[in-house]
Amino acid sequence: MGKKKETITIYDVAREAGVSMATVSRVVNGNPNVKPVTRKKVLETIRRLGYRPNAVARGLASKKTTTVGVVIPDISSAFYAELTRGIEDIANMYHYNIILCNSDLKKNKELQLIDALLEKQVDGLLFMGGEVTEEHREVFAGASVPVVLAATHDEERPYVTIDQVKAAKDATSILIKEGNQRIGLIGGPLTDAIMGQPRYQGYREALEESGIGFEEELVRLGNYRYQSGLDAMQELLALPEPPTAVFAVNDEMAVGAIHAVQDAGKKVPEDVSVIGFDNIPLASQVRPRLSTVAVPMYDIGAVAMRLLTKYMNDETIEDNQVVLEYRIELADSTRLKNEGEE
Amino acid sequence: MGKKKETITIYDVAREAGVSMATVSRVVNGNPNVKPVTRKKVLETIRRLGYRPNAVARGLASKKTTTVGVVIPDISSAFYAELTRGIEDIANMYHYNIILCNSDLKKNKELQLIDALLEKQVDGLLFMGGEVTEEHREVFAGASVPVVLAATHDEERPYVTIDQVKAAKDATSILIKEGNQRIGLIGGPLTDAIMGQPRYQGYREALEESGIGFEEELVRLGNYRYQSGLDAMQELLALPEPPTAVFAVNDEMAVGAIHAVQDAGKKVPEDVSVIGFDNIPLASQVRPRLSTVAVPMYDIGAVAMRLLTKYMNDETIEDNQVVLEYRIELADSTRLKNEGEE
DNA sequence: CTGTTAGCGCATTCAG
DNA sequence: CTGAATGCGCTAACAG
Repeated sequence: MGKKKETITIYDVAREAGVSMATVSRVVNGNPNVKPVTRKKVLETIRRLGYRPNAVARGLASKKTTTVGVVIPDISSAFYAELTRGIEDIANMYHYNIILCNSDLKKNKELQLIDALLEKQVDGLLFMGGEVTEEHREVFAGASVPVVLAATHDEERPYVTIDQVKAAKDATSILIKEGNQRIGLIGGPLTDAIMGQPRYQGYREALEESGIGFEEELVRLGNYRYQSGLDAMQELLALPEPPTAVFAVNDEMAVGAIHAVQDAGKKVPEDVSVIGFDNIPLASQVRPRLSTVAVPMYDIGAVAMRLLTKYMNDETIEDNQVVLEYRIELADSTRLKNEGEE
Repeated sequence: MGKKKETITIYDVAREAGVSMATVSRVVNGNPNVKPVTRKKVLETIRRLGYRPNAVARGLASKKTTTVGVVIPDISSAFYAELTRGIEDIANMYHYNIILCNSDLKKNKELQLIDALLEKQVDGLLFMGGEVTEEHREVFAGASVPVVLAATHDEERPYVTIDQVKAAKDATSILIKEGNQRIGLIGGPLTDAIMGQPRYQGYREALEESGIGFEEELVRLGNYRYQSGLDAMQELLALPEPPTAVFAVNDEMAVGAIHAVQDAGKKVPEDVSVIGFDNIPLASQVRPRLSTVAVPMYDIGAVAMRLLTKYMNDETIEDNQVVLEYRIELADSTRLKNEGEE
């Protein structure tokens, strides 16, 4: 494996076919300015020699690599995996490949990855991640290729995302409409400007505007993982006056919360309603099925990638900061059903 | 966004620093044969000019791209997402980037993707997918770079995987040890030579060797998804003499099966034991927690990538066909506990 | 320790 | 419609 066949180049094809490199280049690139007869002849010797164009050489000569860089927090997360699928499908459709990098939300790693991607001369960059800091802005501004943010937001850049605050507010409102007076929050880190902060804010605004009011004691912060949701719920249940409903800012924690309730011998949604966020497959693979904010993960990726292709092809862009719609998906972990649509 | 700064090259740096291109190239590549003083001088003007090496040009000149191609069925599947994370982590550790492509298990798409990846001059290829056909073998053999299979198997190629048949047999044996006489199978397509077929075979062998015997009527085939597992289980429960235990060949279907049992008013594992396969996060995020075959997904990816780096660096390779160990993870969907370890 | 010289394989003017 | 010439930005001998 890995034998070094003598590499056969465009020059070899030209010689064998009795034409010039330029002509071979033309047929390879589908340039119409080639007489059908010679095209056929070239195509035939290409096949005969088993010629395979070298995209690196082409990239150097044409200054286009038909490759885009994708920086993502963690591909093993259901949320980002689905988003990435949307990206890759559209990329593939437009004949781009994606170089995928996991950042684990670490700023320095993000910065370093972006740099490496730019060195590789990607034609564009799709960035998903934590906060866009001043340093990010500098790197983006210094890039000579377009950068689009997905599931992230920064006024200086094109982006595709949803209205996190509003969605969190809507989710909380469902619980309010159910008549709950004590509504808990299982949040993410408030230092997380992308999800943690805005979803917390939406929760808080909903409670304050409803007159129920915000209570610090009903708030627990987790790390978005199942176990942390379970732990948080246990704490909330141990309160002198436990909540009768809980908004968990992502589905994994919400499911953890459901199980904590069940472990305590209580029922969801009869004793405690639970609503999640994201609508990853897990949401519909547990019992009771989880009510949640359905984020169009695939579409965020797909639309972001499509936007990026527009930049790369210098198409005219009508809207470069896209806020996608979400739905509130009411299943069996809340008492309210079939309403409260977006 | 996308302004074209005048690109600054190694030549500019050389001129500004008063040295030759070669020297600049040396410091950029960490070649020790440079006097510290000149190194410092070069480094300084690199910073001053904001020089960024062009990896495409480097790739053309050096015939190395430090990029590997990864062909995967579907990144949005929990199984492959985790596997990919293992790949990317090791790739990153060895300073490689990965170009990720989804094949949806379609042979023609796989072949086409492999070809595109080779055009891009990847230094190696990691292939995950369905069956390795004769056509695959030809393409792999024609590649001038190493190819490693992950979670797939073909005697002609290096690979990293687990023993699917044995694992399926072990899983089934658990159910036999529990004393079940009627043990159902929720399998994958038998045309799937990678998972569907061997897991079916393991199930069958276990039953036949135990003396219980194989019964066609206890077998249902799904498509690895939750709903198909649920449907399959409903059919099994409708049998005149329904099974008291079921082996589902992946976790999603197993969870679907659990819910079908519960929907029928029966309990898991009291009325029906269920064991799954893979051990994706879902397995421990449902109640009862799913007993399952714990496949080291991350490790398969990581080891495969490491093996690939060995090929790419011409390291000596002791073992190029690696069969990783799995565990049987007994949780709450089976009656047997804490035993049956690998 | 440093500079010179050739390409790497291809796209792209510019002629014809 | 086709060919010749040039260079993309860099690495890699080879000298010195």
